[in-house]
Amino acid sequence: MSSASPRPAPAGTRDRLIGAMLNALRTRGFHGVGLNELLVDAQAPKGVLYHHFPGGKTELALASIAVVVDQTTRGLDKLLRLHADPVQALELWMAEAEKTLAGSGYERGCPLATIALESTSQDALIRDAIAQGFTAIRATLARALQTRGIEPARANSLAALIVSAYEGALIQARVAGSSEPLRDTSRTMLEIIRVSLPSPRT
Amino acid sequence: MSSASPRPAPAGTRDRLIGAMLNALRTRGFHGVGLNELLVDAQAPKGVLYHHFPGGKTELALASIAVVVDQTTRGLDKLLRLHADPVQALELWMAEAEKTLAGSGYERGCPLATIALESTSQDALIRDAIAQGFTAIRATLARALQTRGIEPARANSLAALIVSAYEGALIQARVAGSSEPLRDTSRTMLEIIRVSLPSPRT
Amino acid sequence: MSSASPRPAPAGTRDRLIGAMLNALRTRGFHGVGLNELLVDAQAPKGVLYHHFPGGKTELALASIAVVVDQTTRGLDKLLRLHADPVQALELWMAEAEKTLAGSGYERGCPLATIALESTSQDALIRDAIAQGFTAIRATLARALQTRGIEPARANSLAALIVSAYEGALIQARVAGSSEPLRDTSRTMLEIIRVSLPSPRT
Amino acid sequence: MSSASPRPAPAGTRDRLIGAMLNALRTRGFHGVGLNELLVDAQAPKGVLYHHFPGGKTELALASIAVVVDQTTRGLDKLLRLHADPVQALELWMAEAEKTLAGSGYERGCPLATIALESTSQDALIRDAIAQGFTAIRATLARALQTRGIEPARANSLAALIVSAYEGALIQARVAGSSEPLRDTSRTMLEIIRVSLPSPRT
DNA sequence: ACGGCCGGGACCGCCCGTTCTT
DNA sequence: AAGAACGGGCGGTCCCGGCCGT
Repeated sequence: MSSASPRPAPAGTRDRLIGAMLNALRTRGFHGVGLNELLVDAQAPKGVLYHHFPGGKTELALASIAVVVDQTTRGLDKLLRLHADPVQALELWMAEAEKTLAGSGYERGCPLATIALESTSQDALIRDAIAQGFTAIRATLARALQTRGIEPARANSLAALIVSAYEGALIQARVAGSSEPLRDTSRTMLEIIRVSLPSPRT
Repeated sequence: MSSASPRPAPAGTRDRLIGAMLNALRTRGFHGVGLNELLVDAQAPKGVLYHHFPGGKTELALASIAVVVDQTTRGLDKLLRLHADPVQALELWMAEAEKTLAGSGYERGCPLATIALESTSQDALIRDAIAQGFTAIRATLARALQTRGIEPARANSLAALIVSAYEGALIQARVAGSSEPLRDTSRTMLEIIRVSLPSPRT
Repeated sequence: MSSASPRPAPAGTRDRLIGAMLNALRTRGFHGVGLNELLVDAQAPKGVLYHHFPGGKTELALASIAVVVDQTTRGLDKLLRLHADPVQALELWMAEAEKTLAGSGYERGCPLATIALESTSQDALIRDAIAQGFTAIRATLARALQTRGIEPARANSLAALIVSAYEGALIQARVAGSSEPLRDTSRTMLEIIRVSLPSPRT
Repeated sequence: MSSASPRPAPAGTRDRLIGAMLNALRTRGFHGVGLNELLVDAQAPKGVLYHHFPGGKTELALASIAVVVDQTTRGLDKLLRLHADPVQALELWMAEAEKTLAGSGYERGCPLATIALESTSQDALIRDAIAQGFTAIRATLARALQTRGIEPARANSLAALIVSAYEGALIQARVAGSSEPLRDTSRTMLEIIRVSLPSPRT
């Protein structure tokens, strides 16, 4: 699935910086990480950051948000295309998140949620980027649900619930150092979503 | 006790510090706020912080977490006692959160979630405090659901889902600057929870 | 006077910082000196600067300007009081400046001129401080000239010329590494000022 | 020479860089301006600066000093040739400086004075260039005065005074945001110089 | 109990100069 | 000869914590 090693790519410096920022956002948050730390992680000197991201830390965060939103919507799309049953696709999605979280010693959560909670209305650029990101993810989910015969308004509401449960469950599991809250949330939500779906019969 | 003292309210200093920290956690996060800012906000001199909280910023955060967990569980308990229908109680609870969030210009979210996402496994004290806080809130919900005839395991799972949806919805609403994701989440979750409950009267 | 203090340093930290800034302004200019350099020179840690001068480097410069203006006007006043002939007093004043400059290897010029030329209209606080400083010095000179029977308007103009010649001569002497331009300027100016004064009335 | 070349004015790049540096020296000083700023101002890419000026910022400053000294001596020469009365020529010279200063909102002063005050004895190249510049300007003035029958030694001294008054007056006018100190200096100096000159014709 | 002051460390931003590819 | 990327180092600001004096 995911390729070989944790740091295989001699990918461009720019990408390494984004990777380091994403890792930071997942684990410590925007304000909790220093640029020096980031640069050591990305094996990049200081000047190069300012070259690729003239806006500094904030612009790097914006680029990182764009990347993770893209990854998430693509991943969801793929799962939903591969599985006729949307509930099954979502089950796999949540299981994947659990695997990532647990595999990192309950450190790597969702970067969007972290920066969302640290941002202020003054950080307009960041706020907008995250808001659009969540909107895009909800839209991806809603589109898939509509395909299965759910009416648009309800599909949107279900999408909001799914994203909420996903983010909230990650928070609880992270601090608990246990997958239980995440699994409980996932199972219960999907179970009661299933009964509210139109029967998949032809 | 509070007899004749030179300053009008010396006893409130500790509480004002906690209030300022909670406000900070709700809006900018633990690392996003400086101690000086906090002290100005609480109108307290520097020395007094280390008098009340020898552990510094961290200890103040711990005390703040304890306060907010206490407030939350008490609030939930009260609502669940006042309303025979737990779904109705939860509806009011979510509506209250929405009111607080919207009333503050979508700035004041949940302090627990924010510090949870900023903390690392190294911040053991904070992690434990938040983990216990979430556990206490889930327990409060589960207890109430059991009272309504739901079996323990399912009550626990439902509690996890409720907390997840609550936290996740607050995140989305905050960055969207709109109550819609919060209301969508709340309505949809409660709707499908209701059908999964045993009928209140035979 | 000042009682026994825990730190042996005779001058307060604040004063040492101002002294270091003045030395920097005299020799390298505002932008040419780093704060670290300043702090080493003043034997002060970094935090203490921000304590005494919350406005940072700029506020320290402002305080330094105030000090040097005060010193200059006091020095001029004293010389002009001690000598009945104002030209003689000015001669001593210029000689003193030459001595300071030459004694420092032609490094220590006038801090006011340096920061004046480096400041922009955006640095309103600094500009105002220097402008007021020059005005005060001109006023000191003009007052003394009026006392000797020169009419106010001419006294003001002469004061402007004296200050101009003083500053311009220091610049030339500094880069020349020689007192010649300074002495030439001083001698010629005072010579022709003398003939334009009313006869000191034998 | 400037035959068919791909870019419209490739030869002007060097001059634009010098112009940008001169503007910077006039307004903010050598250390107050960044290279990037300069390059944006001159609409030149980074590499071209080190092509034309391998010595970097310092060499660019040296070239700029040479240009401005050349302009100044030529301008003075021209004025002194056009006017039989040297005092009248100097009056026009000072009036021109006033016009430039006032016309720029009291921002554009003399680049020589600015970099002179920022330079240290370590900046030998710059110091020498400025020293030679001032010497050249004084020589231009002294030569003209000798032509009018003033003996060499006195001509040199008067030249030093004129340059001093010019530079010092510009400083005061700049920070005052007013031409008054400049006009006062100019008028008073020329007035008393005139009486000390030999009468042009008996 | 309070608060002025101290102490450096680390923050992010930006610097100037060079190298390497187009 | 144009310019993108690199390379660290220093810029000023502000941090959190604690030590003494009141």
